[in-house]
Amino acid sequence: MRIGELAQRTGASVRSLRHYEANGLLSAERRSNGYREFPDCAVETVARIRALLAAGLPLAAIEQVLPCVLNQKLEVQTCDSVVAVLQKELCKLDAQAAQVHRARTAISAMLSGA
DNA sequence: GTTCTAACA
DNA sequence: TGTTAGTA
Repeated sequence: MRIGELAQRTGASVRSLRHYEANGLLSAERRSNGYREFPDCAVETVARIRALLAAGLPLAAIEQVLPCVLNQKLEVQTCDSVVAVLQKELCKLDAQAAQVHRARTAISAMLSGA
């Protein structure tokens, strides 16, 4: 199917679909006129991508875990590569949390002293 | 009319 | 991301 139909069937914008394809999250063939031709399974793939985006994962991480994400419920097939990516994301989040904690501690101290 | 790329608000 | 320009 062409990109317009995929957009209708998934609720994602044409712009987003091109973006996903450009980042390797979606594969599409090219017709002689340059139009992308998506396989039927792309509908399910987009659903998985959107579920992962909703979960807060960046596109770069999604690209890596997508092959092992089984469905829209984000149930994953246990793959070493996926575990590694998820652990890395968890590590990043922990680092961000620590930063947030330091900032709020400093700000709280300033407010209590004022 | 639909899609493509590239670029800008 | 949305949108717009200029094409094919």
